[in-house]
Order: sequence, then structure tokens, then C-alpha cells
Amino acid sequence: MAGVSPGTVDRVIHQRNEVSPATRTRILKILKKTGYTPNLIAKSLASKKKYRIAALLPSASNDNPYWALPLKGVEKAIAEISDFNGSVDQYFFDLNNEASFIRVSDDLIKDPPDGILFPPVFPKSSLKIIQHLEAKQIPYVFIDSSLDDRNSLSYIGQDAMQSGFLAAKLICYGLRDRETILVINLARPEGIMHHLQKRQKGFISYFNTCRYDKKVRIDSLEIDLTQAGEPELHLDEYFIRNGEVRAIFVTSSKVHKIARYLKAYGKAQILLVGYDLIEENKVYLNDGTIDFLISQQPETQGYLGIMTLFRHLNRQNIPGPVQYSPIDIITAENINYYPYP
Amino acid sequence: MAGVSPGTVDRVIHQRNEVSPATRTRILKILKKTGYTPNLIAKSLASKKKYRIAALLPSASNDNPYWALPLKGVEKAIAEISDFNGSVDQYFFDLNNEASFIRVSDDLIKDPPDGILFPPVFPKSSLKIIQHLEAKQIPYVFIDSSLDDRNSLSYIGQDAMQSGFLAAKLICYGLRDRETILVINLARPEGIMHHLQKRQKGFISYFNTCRYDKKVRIDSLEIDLTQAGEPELHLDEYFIRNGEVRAIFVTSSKVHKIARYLKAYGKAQILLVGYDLIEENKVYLNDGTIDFLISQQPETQGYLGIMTLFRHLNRQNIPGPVQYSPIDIITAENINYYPYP
DNA sequence: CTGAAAGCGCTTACAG
DNA sequence: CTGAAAGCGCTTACAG
Repeated sequence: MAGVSPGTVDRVIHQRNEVSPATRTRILKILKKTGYTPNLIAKSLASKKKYRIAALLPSASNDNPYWALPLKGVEKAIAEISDFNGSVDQYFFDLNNEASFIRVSDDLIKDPPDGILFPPVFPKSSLKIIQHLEAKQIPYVFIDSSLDDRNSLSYIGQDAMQSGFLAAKLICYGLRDRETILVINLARPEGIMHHLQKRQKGFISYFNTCRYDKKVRIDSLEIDLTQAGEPELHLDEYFIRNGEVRAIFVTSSKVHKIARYLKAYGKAQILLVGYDLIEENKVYLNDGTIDFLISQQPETQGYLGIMTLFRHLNRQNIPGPVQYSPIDIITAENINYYPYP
Repeated sequence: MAGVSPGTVDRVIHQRNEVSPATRTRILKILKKTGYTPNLIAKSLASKKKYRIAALLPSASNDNPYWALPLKGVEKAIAEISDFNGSVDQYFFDLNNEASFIRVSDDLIKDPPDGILFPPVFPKSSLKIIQHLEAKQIPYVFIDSSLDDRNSLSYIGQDAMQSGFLAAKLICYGLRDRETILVINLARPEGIMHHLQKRQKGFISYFNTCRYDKKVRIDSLEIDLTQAGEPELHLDEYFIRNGEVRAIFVTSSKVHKIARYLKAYGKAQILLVGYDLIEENKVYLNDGTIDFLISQQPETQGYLGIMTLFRHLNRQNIPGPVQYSPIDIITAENINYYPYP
């Protein structure tokens, strides 16, 4: 239509400034008038450009089955982008071993990818790798938890404060007047701990809102599982020293460890709220020991993490610096319909 | 590798039997050995085959704002399949006017698409169009509600019974002993009504399970809004004749009409549970009049409806005859994170 | 039964 | 600054 070759049109579309202003504006006008949109299919078929993304995730050990979930989403994304010249290298580290994170991220930096997805569970070591990335202008996306004041392309995860706030609402809704709630924090690596503390903070803050109209007592308990292994002793000790507890809020996916205790010691009637749809938790949700699980579509998080990077590399629009996951409320009655689709 | 032209390879891949058995097996062997998978990108770029899907949906009038939601998902699917030679024709009818459905579906049949998505809200008229479709072997997918004993390619929507069951759990959880629950059904077209009755049935059935440990009285009220317009008078009458009500379950997205009444008449402290994230409901959820909304990712339903048809037409695997949507529990505390993404 | 050629809508050197 | 040509991995007539 402009009387020029496809090559020239291509040049103005991709803003390679080797075109005379005259033809440039002429082509631009026609592009706008005809509402041209590139055919992504043809584009990727013709293009030699390949994008390599790295996913740096905690390995899903017995101790951390949760991380199998985001991985599923990553794999879905891989299947989707592989026809479009996209690939993903997977790197795994041990959530209980910062050295393993450092080792793997050093590996990764040696052969720099075009973008990287990872949860900054080890803040210091994460900062180190981020410096490398920013020096080389490699975009990175945070998943699960975030690091303040960093120029990540996006953070994909839950609004931790608000999820705690919601947990408090759920518990309060079932509470009578003058009962005791216990908040349990099971210690984890620093970056995650920070995340869990936000959940706790949100939980506590609920009781300052006008929606809350009952008198409650709130206790809290911090148990370091990296040392002791299982929480039994700590709980025994707590229950001996203190009176009745009506509800327990556990700030992490390790709620099944508390559930096991409650069930074994005839305390299953205590309201129990925790996080994440891992198998261990599903069992206790179905038998009524756990009353509510708060979930966050971890599969979708993994999927969106990769897709966000891939779209950015292909100069497509991405959602922006924060992509909050939903705060799904899961009960024995609706669990069968998650995840979806 | 087989010393034949690409045309011949194409013939064996697509099982057009114009190939000698000898070369056929030779090519097949190489295909298997090299692990050939077709490049879908190239395939759709080269293919002249275009698939036309029809979406036959209720128009999203002021009376039925809900239907704007599945439409969003349909539009997302359109954007996605348009590069792959897929298109969607949209047809709209009036939910309060079966004649409009008949008219539009007659139109549609005159120019038969390759597949069709619609909610069978008018069972009789739906059966009629289905007969045409089955005669012509045109696949169809149900969205929102279903029709028993029909050979739809898939049903995409909620498990209505179970969503009512969940609603009962939520209400019971906040109830004291010996209180009254009112179930309100706001009459709709037959096919939808059938759906709402399933919700009611699921709700009632909860009180026969072992999880339920309180004494309650359950009332029900059926109000035909197609006649009266607004529910005010019916509710006045009910409240005059009956005692205290502690909780109300409305089986549809019209819960905002009940919320407006409760708020206006100083009854906002009554627990109120209903369906769907339409704007009218969000207002009352945020101000506390509505306590829980049950949602079902209608955008995803519309999206999956189109994608299911498109994948089927392209001979890709599809999920099967029933794709249940999640039964999302929405409160004032988590509403901001839906829909996602 | 089989091959040769054109084309889908782009990108990518290369030549001028 | 611009054009002509080849090619991405397929499909689609057409010819024999």
C-alpha cells in the first residue's frame, strides 16, 4: 500500500531508524489506518531469536512439598512458549541451605539467561545476584515473596498482610466472646520469615478494625523447626502453661504439623486455619481438623512468572510491578474444585 | 531422510491413504525414531482451514449484568485464537424473552458455525437447536447451566449442589443454636431456575450431614421478580408474619436486591450469602450487608468454553465432558484480588 | 501413488 | 535509506 518493500515496513515497525522520515510517517499512517497487528505466529516462525529464561526454585523435598506447585505452572508455561522459541532452564536449591542457593546462582550467572524467576528467600544472597543481573540488564521476576526497593520486573504472589487479615476474619466469625486465639509461627529462612511475619501482622491488625466486635485474647508462639524437628514438645509446654484455646492460626503451609498434634491429643475441635493446598494439609482439611486453608494459586504464580518474563522479552505488555494472587478460601466443601483449570 | 518429498510425508502424517504401504511404514518408522512432533505454529500459518465458532449468550442488560463476565472471557479467547485461524461470531438474546433466543438461534443455524457455546437456559428451545446441531455433527459446549442426557462436548460451570452445600457450611459456622435461616429463590427462566433449585437442594442437604451440630429452622421464600419487579413487598410480608431471622441465603446473583432491603430496613446484621461478583453485589459486600459471595470465575468459563471448542476442532485433547469451575468464597477482605489474573 | 512448486506473514542477511 | 531474495515448517492445489 505504501509502495515500498516489506523490508522497509519491517524497519519502521521495529523502529530501526534507517528509514527516511517521509516514508516512515507514510507507513505509520497506513499501519494505524488499517489497524495492523503483527501476526505473532509468523513472527516466531521466521525469527531466529531464541529467549532463554532461568527458573531458580527451591526443590520440592519432603520438607517442602509446596514448591512442587509453582513448578507445575512453570512447566505449563514451558510447554506454551516452546513453540515460540522460548526455553526455560531449571535450577534448584535447598530451602534450608543458603549455600546451595549461592552455588546454584553462581552457576546461573556464568551462563547468563535472558531473564530469571526466583523467590528471594535469602535476602542477602539474592541481593548479590541481583547486582549481577542489573549490571547486565537482565530482567528478573520475584515469586512468592518479595524484596523491597528492588527493581524487579514484577512481583507475583499474595498480599501477605491482607491474607492474615482475612484469616482473622474467618476465625472471628466463628468465635464466641472472650475466647483465646493462638498464632503459631514456624521459623523458616529469613526471607520467608519476613513474609510470615507480614501474615501475622495482618492477622493482629484485624482486631483493631471496627468489624471486630468481640473480646479476644491473642497469644503467639514461635517454634524453630530447623532445630527441634517437630513441634510436639513446644505445644505440650504451651498447653500445660495456658488455659483453653479456641482457635489457632498457623502462618504457613506447615499447619499440618499442628493439625497432627491436635488430632492426636483430642483437640481437633479447636478452630484451625493455615496456608496452602499441599497433600498433608488436604487430609486434615477433609477430616475436619483444619477448618480453613488459605491458598494462592501457586501453579498460576509459576506460570505467570515465566509468561511475564517471556512477554517482556518479546516486547509485549505486561501487567506491572505487582501481580497479587487471589486469597482463596478453601474448605472441605470446595477443595475438590481447586486448582482450576 | 526417507528419500521422498515433503508432500508424501504429509500424506502419511495425516493418514490420507494415497501412499504405498512400503513407503508408508518406512516414513512411519523414521517419524517414530526421530520423535517427530508437528510444529503447530507453522501448521496454522500454512493452513487455509479456518474455524468459526459461535457464542450464543444472554445480553448483559441492566437486569443481567452477570453476563458481561463470561463475555470478557470469550473476548480473551478470541484474541488468543485469532492468530490461529479461529474466529468467534457473537449472538445475543434476552434472558427474559424465549422468543429472542429462538430467533437468534434460527439465524445461527442458517449459517452453521463449526462449533457453538451457549447456556441452555431455555430447555425446550435449546433441545430444538441441539437436534439441528447433532444432525450436522456440530459440537456444542454448555456454559453456566447444563441439560441432562445431552451429548454436549463439555459442560463448563459450577457444581450447583455443592455450591449450596458450601453456602450452608458458611452460614452454619457463624450461627448460634436454635436460629432461623431463610432461603430465597428469585424466579428466573426455567433452565436457570433448575440450576437455582440445585443450589437450594445442596443447601438443605447440608443439614443432614454429621458436620452439622446445631438446631436450626429453615424457611424458604420464592419471589417471582418477572412479575412484581422488586422484592420489597414480599419481604415485608414475610417479616411481619414470621419471627427473627438470623441468616438469609439467596440462590442467585440477585442477592443485592435483598441486601438493599435489609440495609434500608435496619436488618443489615442478618447474615447474608449469595452469588456472583457483579458490581451491585460488591457494594453490599464491602459495606458488610452481604457477608459472603460465592463466585465461579465466569470469565474463565467463557474463555474455556471457546478454547475447548477450538482445541477440539483442531484435534487437540480437551478436558472431558464436565469442567467444574471453582466455588470461590469472596468476602470484603479478599474481593480486591478477584478476578485473577 | 508421488513430486515440485507456491504460499502463509513474517525476519534476516545481503546488495546497492 | 531501500529492495530483492531466501527461509521458518508446514499445507495445498496441481501435474503426472
